[in-house]
Amino acid sequence: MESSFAIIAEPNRRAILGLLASSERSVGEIEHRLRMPQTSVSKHLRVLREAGFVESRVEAQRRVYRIRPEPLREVDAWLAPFRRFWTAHVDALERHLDRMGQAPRKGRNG
Amino acid sequence: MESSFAIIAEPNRRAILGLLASSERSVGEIEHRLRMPQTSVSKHLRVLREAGFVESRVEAQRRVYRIRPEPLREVDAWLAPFRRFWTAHVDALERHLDRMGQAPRKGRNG
DNA sequence: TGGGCATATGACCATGGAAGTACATACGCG
DNA sequence: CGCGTATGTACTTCCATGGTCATATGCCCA
Repeated sequence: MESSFAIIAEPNRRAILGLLASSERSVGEIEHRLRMPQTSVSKHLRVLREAGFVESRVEAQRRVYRIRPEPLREVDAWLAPFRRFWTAHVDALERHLDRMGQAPRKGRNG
Repeated sequence: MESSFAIIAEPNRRAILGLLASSERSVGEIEHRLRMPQTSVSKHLRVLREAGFVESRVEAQRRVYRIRPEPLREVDAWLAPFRRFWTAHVDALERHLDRMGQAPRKGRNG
């Protein structure tokens, strides 16, 4: 488990991140919202923290977690080369796929 | 292993997808480029195929694989709520994080 | 039809990670 | 100062999965 991709492969972790996307939350809040055992939440938060996905703030006895964007940004960056497949015009995509059938290299109307 | 996220958690699979991003390739081509045993390539391709990431075309004895965008698009969609963290202006982000500090917790003002 | 290459599949092993349990620690309150 | 709540961590168990080896399948060509 090194890559950011492996981290977000876990559904519960994605759920936690999804929750934190809208606002920061305490562990108990996450536990309650996701109906997940607290130890499980803590464990996942630890993984997320160590991977840089979240950071925590201490507020009395509570730990309040919030998103740290970097690793997700990394994932986003990896997706970049693939976006051409679904962005732009649909017919351009079709033409692209069609071209892939013949040429080992991309290249569109010159 | 159901989710698209789990599929791309595997580094070799990401490598394969990365290769296919520029153009379609035969199994042997992937094997050679990534210096990965053929059986391994085939297995990963199978996983990718069953998950809808790629599709294959038969060309004589060769199987030529190409990208199918849907699952990656799904990943891209999941990232959407997080993009606000790194897109737009930095000060907008700061304002956002600042807002998060108010926390939409119930019972409190908010 | 048979040989040979390209690819797929199945078995086996080892690894890694997820979940549960139990315990340790920290903090606030009275 | 002691209790209760909130959180983190170590330990164990179990299962999924990747790598590899051996082999099967399918297609071309002579």
